[in-house]
Amino acid sequence: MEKADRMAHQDDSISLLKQKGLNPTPHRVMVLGILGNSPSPLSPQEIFATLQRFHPMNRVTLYRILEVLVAHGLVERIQSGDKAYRYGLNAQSPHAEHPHFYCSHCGGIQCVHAEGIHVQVEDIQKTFPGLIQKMEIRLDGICKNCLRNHKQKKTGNA
Amino acid sequence: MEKADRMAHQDDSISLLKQKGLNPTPHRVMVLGILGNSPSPLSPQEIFATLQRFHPMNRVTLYRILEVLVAHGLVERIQSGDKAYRYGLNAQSPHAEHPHFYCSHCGGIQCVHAEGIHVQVEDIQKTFPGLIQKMEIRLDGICKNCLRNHKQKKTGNA
DNA sequence: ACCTTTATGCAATTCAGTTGCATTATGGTG
DNA sequence: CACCATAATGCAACTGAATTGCATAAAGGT
Ligand SMILES: [Mn+2]
Ligand SMILES: [Mn+2]
Ligand SMILES: [Zn+2]
Ligand SMILES: [Zn+2]
Repeated sequence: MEKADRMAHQDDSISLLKQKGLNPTPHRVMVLGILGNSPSPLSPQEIFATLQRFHPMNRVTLYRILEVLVAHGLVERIQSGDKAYRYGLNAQSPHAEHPHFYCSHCGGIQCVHAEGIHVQVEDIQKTFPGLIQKMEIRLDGICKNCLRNHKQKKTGNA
Repeated sequence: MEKADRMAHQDDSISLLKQKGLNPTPHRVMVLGILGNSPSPLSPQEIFATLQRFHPMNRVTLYRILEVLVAHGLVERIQSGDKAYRYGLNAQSPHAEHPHFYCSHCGGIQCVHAEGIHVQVEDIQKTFPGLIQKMEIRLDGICKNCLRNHKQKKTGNA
């Protein structure tokens, strides 16, 4: 991401934060900007690495910012196939939920927008005695890139 | 679980292990027995606590046993809403997959067998460029018990 | 300016899980 | 049985992600 692009999105992040009554500190704006600019959810590590390039920040501060963003519904935290959470901009509209694909080879995450998934949480709620607040669907496997690399190795290509 | 009950299921565990060509060691039999006797997936901590009562075992050994059971398809490892995995007997029949409910208050896990969920992984696979090997659906919320306890507190009951 | 609240930094800690290596069982062979 | 190879277990140390406690700095209101 170029600096100009980041600047272009900066105002969006600021107004998002203000909407939620959150102080739009430079750190928060940066984190929100990085998430808003990514096509797929990111791990704290990935966010931290990006930050280091142009806006160094303490590790703990990042965790705390993510925490507050999630608490205020700006950011969604999902679980991947490994031990690190992934964070992405929250799709505002309810029911815009979608599955995420986790590549067990490279650890990458991808959003999956597909037909073939119809989950009526309301129907489940009718018979389930607890209170359902959220749903997560995760697909595990090998991503396109890793599949290709694997094939290359087999056929002896460098 | 009473000792007699455990004995009753011991043979099942042994034959399961043998079917997979695994040495039915006492430790493995115990772990498989505990999982087979639980209505819902358990965390390594929970399994370990149960083990301690009548069959002490090193922590690492438990992890390694779970690993080998998962690798051979006897046990399923799922992710919960927290940072510990949960392990349960694998439902042999394909497509017997079902969602799991995670209570964010007590950390308990429940299997959810419900209509209202129709996920055609095959359909997704048609358009998704990677290889999909597994799917996990998790519902997060507050379980029946925690809801009740919460209400009791509000109404001032001891 | 003064004080209170909020945000950030830093060090230490927790927690689940993993790794390396020593030790103990198990199993097969002659 | 003695011998050796392999598999299983135990123990200690380590890792990686996240959290906690407390100190410092910034922001905001009066
Ligand atoms: Mn997504
Ligand atoms: Mn289940
Ligand atoms: Zn991959
Ligand atoms: Zn609960």
